[in-house]
Amino acid sequence: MSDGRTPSGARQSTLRATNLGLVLRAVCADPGELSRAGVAAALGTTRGTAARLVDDLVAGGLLDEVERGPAARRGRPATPLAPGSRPAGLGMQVDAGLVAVRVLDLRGRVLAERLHEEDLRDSDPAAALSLLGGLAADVLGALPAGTRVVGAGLALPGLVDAGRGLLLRAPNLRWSRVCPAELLAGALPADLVPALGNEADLAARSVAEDAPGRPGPHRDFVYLSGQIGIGGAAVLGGRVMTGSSGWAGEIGHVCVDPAGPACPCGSTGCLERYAGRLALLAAAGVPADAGPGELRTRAEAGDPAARAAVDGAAWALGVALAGVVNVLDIPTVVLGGHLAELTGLLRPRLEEHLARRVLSARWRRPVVDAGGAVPAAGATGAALRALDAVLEDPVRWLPA
Amino acid sequence: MSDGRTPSGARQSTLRATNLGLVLRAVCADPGELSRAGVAAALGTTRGTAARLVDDLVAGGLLDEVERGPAARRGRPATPLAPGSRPAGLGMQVDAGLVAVRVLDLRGRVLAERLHEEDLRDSDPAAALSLLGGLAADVLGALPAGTRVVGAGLALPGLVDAGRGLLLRAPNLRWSRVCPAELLAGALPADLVPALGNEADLAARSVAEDAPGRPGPHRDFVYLSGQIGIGGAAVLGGRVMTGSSGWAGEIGHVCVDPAGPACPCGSTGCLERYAGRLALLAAAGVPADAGPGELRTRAEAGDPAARAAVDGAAWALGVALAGVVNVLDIPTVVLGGHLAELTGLLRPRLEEHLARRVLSARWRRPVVDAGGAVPAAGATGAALRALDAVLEDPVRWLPA
DNA sequence: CGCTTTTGTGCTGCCGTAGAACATAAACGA
DNA sequence: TCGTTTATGTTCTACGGCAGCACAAAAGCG
Repeated sequence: MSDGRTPSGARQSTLRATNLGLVLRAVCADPGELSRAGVAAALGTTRGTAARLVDDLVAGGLLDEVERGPAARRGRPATPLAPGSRPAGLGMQVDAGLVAVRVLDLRGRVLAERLHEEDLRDSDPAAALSLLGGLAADVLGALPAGTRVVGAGLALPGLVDAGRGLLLRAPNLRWSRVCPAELLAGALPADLVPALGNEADLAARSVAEDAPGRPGPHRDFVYLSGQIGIGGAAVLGGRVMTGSSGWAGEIGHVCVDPAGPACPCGSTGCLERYAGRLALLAAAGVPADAGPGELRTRAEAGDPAARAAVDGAAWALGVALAGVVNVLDIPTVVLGGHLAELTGLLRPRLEEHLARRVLSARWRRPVVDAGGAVPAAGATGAALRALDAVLEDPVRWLPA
Repeated sequence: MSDGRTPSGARQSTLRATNLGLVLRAVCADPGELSRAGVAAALGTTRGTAARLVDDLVAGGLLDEVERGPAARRGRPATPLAPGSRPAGLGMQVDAGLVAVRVLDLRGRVLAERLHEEDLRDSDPAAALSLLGGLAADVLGALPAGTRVVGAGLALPGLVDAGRGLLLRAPNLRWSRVCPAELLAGALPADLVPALGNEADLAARSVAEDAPGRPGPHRDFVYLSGQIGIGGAAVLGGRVMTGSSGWAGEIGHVCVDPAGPACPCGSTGCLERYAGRLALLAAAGVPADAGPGELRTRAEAGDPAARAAVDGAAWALGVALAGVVNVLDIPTVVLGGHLAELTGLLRPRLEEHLARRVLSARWRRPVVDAGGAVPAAGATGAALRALDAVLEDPVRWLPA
């Protein structure tokens, strides 16, 4: 989504808004580590100015003064600051095998969550979203008193039109043109309309940020979300690249072999046909309901079919990811979903393929890493994105 | 290049710098169309404030007051503003068949240029850069009096380390680890150290912007630069995506068919082997020195070999670009270099392939377009990038 | 010729940050 | 024990920048 807004002139209030945002971000990046003086040092302002900004944010509940530990240094002890504990974001996710709701606060702590596993392939959207709405209502009721939910997000495994609030198409759910906000109406407060997002984009975001404004282990990486299909996202400088309509990251349908098997998407030889969960398990001769854990066990035990399936997937991933890295120059790959569990097995071959096929590998060797093992990463990402509203415009959340 | 700079607090002077930049950009985007009052309207400030900002920029030579045409409307006639005519950027390019130098001013006008065609494959870097230096000295000497060259850029067909000023490798020139600044020393003034950039990135930039700050025909597009190999770049919101090391856009080495022919890069079935200039001409049976014009003539005349070669290239481009569009969600492709000339022939098949292989094609059909026919587009892009310094920090160029 | 309309230019007031002086709260050392 | 040192937090004044308003200037219109 390229922002085509007309730039507006900066005024005094813009200055203040900018600095409030910088202070908030600085504290979020290092919770509990910065005092008013520390903020002043981080921003290069005087202590007087920093103190005034901090005071406003504390008064509005966006920052908290926390208890200080034993004084270590000499002078007057500092008052440590942390992100406020009242603002919270509601993250939701519907996937082929899972419905999840999770609430995060500004410090990235999980205030409440509900996960529900169920096979939703070929399901009725109304029923699934009604289930989700029930979980969400439960979770909202269980929040600590004083919590202020600033926004909501919903992660969906398909093409989303965020502007109009439509899920255009989710192949694995077999849903088309669904409007979740309508089907959720009643379960959520009227002012809490969930922003839709792609599951892989949001899961990638939960890797890029440990908590709102706090950078995760990687800043630049290509994320692969192995659910039933293969979703993906590219993250550069901590920002998920969404493309011009928000449909970026469809790595699962990059062509690995034009002479390969047909894909329901209309193309041939898509990566998903080689490394998707179902394709992978089928190739290994593992029953579909056994899961990647069983595949891993067999491969580590030396089962030839399992090893061949893993090698085939590594090859296909190598071809597709080499293309992505050649185009994007982001030589770090993070594997999520079912692929995360197989990282150890996939890595050697995959890194070898990448080293051979990536033009710049000689100067910077591509690296493959496993993502975290959080169950519904999309829900976490959706909650993080809801909390963006606070970091991007703190003034909106301060009392007039 | 992800910018990891620590954000610094905003002060009053930041406000002014921001607004000076906005005024300058507004005028650059609509040269000759805005007056002081128009600027005020565009930025949403008062006329008083806008006038003060404009006065400073005019005094510093970054804006000019131009003659007004016949008064059409009622009230007091406005004083039209245009980007200053004194600041200029020096753009240079070395390619396998060409050395070019071009100077652009803030309005995007060519103040002077020198092009020199010569086969530089397998050439000596020192000799080629000495040639370039000679042309650059000529051009700088031919500039109108009062011109102020604010920066220089050099477009190179290979992997560049812009930070250290090194060309790491240019396959078609067969150059490795070349430091152009050293080899150019003496030809340019000591304070004019050229910033290195990839040829395709800079050529793409010349498509994205007609003049500094003036958006071109497309804001979001994938650019393909057909020289001897195939370079590429992705542009989103008018900004060229450079990746984490500046090596993004190597579309020529995306794998089209893993079982395809070996490529000197170490991979197999690279796009370049199908749609690169040499591969294309060879497949069509056209002599290498005849060029794509001859190929086009033959294909339009119905020559079967020529048509087959074009169709093969369209197929390969379709496979590679579908992957790129799936990953980036930028469904506009602009063809440059030798491919630009063949756009009419390639488009039908290519768009067909893209429609079939791009997942979101149903909601937004990918489109193929021809880039402009400017000879050394990389040099233009390099000059535009040199002029960025002015748009990004106008204060630096104003008298204290 | 006077009225209307739009542009450009002064002036004052408000706001936010810089800078410096001062108050505060701890550890350190004799 | 008590002054010294050191760092934090607060308060006050000064300065720079924009908003808002009034006014001058330069055209067209009736």
